[in-house]
Amino acid sequence: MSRKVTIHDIARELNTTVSTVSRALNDHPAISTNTKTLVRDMAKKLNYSQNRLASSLRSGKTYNIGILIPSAELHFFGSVVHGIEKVLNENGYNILLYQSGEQYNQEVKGVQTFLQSQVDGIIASIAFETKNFDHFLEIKKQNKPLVFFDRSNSELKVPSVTIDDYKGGYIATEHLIKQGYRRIAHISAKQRIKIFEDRLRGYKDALKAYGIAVNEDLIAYGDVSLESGKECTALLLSKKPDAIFAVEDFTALGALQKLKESGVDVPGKIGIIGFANESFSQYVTPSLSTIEQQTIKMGEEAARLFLELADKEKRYASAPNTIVLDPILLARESSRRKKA
Amino acid sequence: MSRKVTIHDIARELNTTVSTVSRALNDHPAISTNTKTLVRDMAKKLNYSQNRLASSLRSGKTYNIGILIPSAELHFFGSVVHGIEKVLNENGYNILLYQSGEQYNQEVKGVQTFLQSQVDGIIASIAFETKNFDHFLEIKKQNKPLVFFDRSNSELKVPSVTIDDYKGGYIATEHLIKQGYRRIAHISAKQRIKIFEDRLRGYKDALKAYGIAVNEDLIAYGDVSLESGKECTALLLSKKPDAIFAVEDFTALGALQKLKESGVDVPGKIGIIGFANESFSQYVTPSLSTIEQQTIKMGEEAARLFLELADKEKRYASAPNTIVLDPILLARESSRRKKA
DNA sequence: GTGAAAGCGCTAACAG
DNA sequence: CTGTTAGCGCTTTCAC
Repeated sequence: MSRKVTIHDIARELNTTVSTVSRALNDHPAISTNTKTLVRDMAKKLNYSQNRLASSLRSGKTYNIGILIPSAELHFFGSVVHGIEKVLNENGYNILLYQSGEQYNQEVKGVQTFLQSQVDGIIASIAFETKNFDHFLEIKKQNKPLVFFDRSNSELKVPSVTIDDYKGGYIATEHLIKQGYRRIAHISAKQRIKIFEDRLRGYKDALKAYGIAVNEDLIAYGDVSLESGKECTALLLSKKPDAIFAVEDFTALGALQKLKESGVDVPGKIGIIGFANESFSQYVTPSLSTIEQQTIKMGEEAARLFLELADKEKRYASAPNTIVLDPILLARESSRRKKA
Repeated sequence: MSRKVTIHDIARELNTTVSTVSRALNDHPAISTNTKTLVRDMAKKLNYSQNRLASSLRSGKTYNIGILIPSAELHFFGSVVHGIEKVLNENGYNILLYQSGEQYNQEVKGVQTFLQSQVDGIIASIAFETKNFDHFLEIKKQNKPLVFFDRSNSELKVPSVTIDDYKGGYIATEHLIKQGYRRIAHISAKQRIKIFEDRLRGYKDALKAYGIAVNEDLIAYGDVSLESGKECTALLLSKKPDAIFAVEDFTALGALQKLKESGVDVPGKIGIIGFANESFSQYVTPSLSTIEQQTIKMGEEAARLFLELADKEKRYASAPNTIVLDPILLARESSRRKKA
């Protein structure tokens, strides 16, 4: 194996010094165009490739940024990562990826690894399990850009991009009301997670706003899964709901399947709406009404927040910039009531 | 901002030298247990965090490996990345992620970035657009581990993990035959991509194996999308097929929707099977029979191939280790013919 | 078992 | 416009 070619080699060939070569390669203004072309041609000729480790070690900038997600297996996160990478890449940054698997310990390890790798910033979505936030505070302490997406924590005063889950719950419920449904049930989540609680609040407030009393009997608490959707629906059936707003699409799908098994007409007898617009939602029968979360946009906005933060000197001095994306109602067949 | 604490700080506090500290931190055998605890305690006390750039620059190992995929937006790749990251992370490696967006130029840029970042290896899935493979050869030339998954190129003689698309096409078709279907159509892809061609070959061979003549009229060429599935199905309908094997699930879904619109009973009149087991496939009505590709396992195997390669001295001397995963038939409702 | 010293490949004052 | 010099923070011979 031939030794790696460095700027020293280029300098030697050209009878100049490494500083000139370095500057030429970095398009420094104080270098003559002639020297630049000379250096670049020689670099190409020698098949030179910069060692970013050395460059970063010296300059203090890596142009790497860490992305911490619960799991790449979930389409939601893959989609957000896609959006982030696209924007960041256009701005010369590269991505280090770490999965927490929803585990606190893994999340901490991820942050430490990123910090040791001297990333220029971190974009993260907090694991369900996480109750202690010292690892995130450490990032702030090092004055490195930190941005949260989807799962944030307002006490940390960190920029974030989330969607308005409250509004999502509200418009989902409102849509059902406008379709003429009145006994609207909600399948929520047992876990005390902010996004689920917000959707629940939105549900309740929409009912109130339209003069419908909130009936706790019509609220079931599942564990965010298709199976749980089926079980909760079975329980709810005795309460005679005429519509179900499920906390997310898998739960909604479970509800849909249970109703079909029970011979209940959807949306004629009971309407259904979910949340998240999973990839299957538009393809099931009847197609599932749901709330779109704008995942790619979320990623793009998170990346922009990062870039903004990276430019600022006093990063965490003022109140953090928090972007709240609007949820979008996708009214499909499962909640479209036939004209009475 | 307080200056970063380095091993010099630890050495000074302990009245020793950086070499001792470095060795202690790296659990070098020639350091007394006593010194090790002393050093570690001090490191903790000073809130020391290793600078991996410096370590890597000196040692020549980064423990970073580059993953190059077409797009994180596609669930297939997110899932494979999940499998890769899990295994690699357990072995002390971290992941740099790059998306080619199916574009040759981006792919080349990704490889260059990885190389500049001095990654310890690269795991990649080739972009559709790529016809020139010099960037991959450069990785081999630098004697760095390179592993392909799903989309490989046998001429490059690089270890890979793929699934047996030929066999997938074969068992899908065989399944339809065993269900009693005889005029089995196939919706293939216009693009001359190996995986699609393999599925087509499998289809043809299965027919022949069961004494059914291949009828080119029953083969349509679409562009791998739901819409295309609908169009091709509309065309095929005049040829009176009694079953359709679609090149992948979106196409199969298009076929399914078209048939439902046309009032054709599935699977009674026409059976359908797809390929890929997309997340929606089990949830559509009727549930879609398909071929499972074992995505997470693919990622795990790719990671293992990498680890294996990383251990070898003469990496590309012998024939590359190519793992071919078995496709798994998922016989669901869309191809289950009622007993005649 | 520990220390001294060199240097990985690059950037960035400071000079000139 | 170009050269000299001094490191970035760490690992790793080679001594002792």
